[in-house]
Amino acid sequence: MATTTARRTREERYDERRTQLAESALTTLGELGYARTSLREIAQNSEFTHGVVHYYFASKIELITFCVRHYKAQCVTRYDAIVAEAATADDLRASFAAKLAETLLAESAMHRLWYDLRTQSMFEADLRADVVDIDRALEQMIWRVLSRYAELAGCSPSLDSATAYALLDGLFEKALLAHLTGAAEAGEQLRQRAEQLLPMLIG
Amino acid sequence: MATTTARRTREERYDERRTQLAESALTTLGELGYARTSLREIAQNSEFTHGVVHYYFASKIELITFCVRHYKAQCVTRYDAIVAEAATADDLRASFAAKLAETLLAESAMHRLWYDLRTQSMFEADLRADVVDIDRALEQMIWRVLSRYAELAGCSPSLDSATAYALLDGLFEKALLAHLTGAAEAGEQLRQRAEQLLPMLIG
DNA sequence: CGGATCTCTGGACGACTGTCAAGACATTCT
DNA sequence: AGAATGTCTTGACAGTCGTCCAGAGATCCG
Repeated sequence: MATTTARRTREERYDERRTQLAESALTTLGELGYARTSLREIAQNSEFTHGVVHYYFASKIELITFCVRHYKAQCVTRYDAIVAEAATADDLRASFAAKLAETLLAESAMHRLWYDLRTQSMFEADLRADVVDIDRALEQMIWRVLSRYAELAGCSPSLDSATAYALLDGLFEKALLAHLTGAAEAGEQLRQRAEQLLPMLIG
Repeated sequence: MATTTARRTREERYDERRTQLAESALTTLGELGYARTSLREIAQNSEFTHGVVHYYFASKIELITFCVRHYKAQCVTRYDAIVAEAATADDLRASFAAKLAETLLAESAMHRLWYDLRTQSMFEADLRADVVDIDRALEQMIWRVLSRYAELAGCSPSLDSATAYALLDGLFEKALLAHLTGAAEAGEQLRQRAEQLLPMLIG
């Protein structure tokens, strides 16, 4: 039907605009952080004016939430190809550690935004549900890596998924801070430490 | 001399007021977080008016910096008594893990403020120097625990201090988020996980 | 075509921010 | 005592913020 097609196009354009705005907002958020990012700044770094934000999103918190969910989808599958392709335990360990270091350097703005949002959720209850949701997805992502790694090594993880994720996340956050402080060796150090840690998590 | 005495009293009162204001600010910061805390809010939660803040501190960032440094002094020696008193490795491990869980629950507001400031320093260069300074002090604090633990166990740490601190910090941050999300078991879980982790860090 | 609907603009609003300064009050010194 | 200095209050400032709205364009439909 013509009307259906037209309406679908409408809705599609509407959704497109939303994600377009969200991606624009994500880069701004990655640069300035959650607290210092204003809707006007987001609009200025996009091709729209500040008024249009409230046409596509009811409030700032809805925009942020949408952004965070959009960002989540990209993150969660980051290591799935590595898990699928690795032939040996050492292979998986090396490529995982390398990928970890790579994303640290290549997407540091997005990562610090994630840490920002997670920390803000400690103060702002509105953010908590989304943050916990993403955190759980990240934990499962790490768990897929670790359990496959243990499988390839012929044993099983020696820690639960929450603990394993917390340990690796601690390494990553520290490396990110070092990288942003200007430490050129942060990526390589993270790679080495991740390689060092992984064998300790199985047995 | 009278003048010396008087002036010393002046300076003392001046410093007293500064720390008084800083402690008042710290509780407000712990409740609202770095970004949402305004000078007027700080003043309102103290016995002063908002103008007096600029009498004792040149700017907001100077107040925050002073607060953070003041807070640091309390943190860094938290486990020193435990290190000094523990007779066996298992003793040290148990009391350290217990203390970790205790401070998680008792001072969660201060801890989330620390994570807030550390994350903000990823965006705001002004904070970076202080944050890195405190982070190093915390790392050394953990290192004192771990090296003594290894000594009592008759071996030595199997990781460098930065890595060991990053791992424990990862555990702690995750536990804090869980605790603030309402998980009643967060403290006990942290204790168990810390006890589980410590033996893996020596060998 | 003309009317209806969607999309977007630009300005306005009230609230809040850090900073500052003029003056009131208190304390100290000569 | 009075002068000088230290301490604090109050109000104002210029700016930014999220939100809202009247209306201009654009697009679609009959």
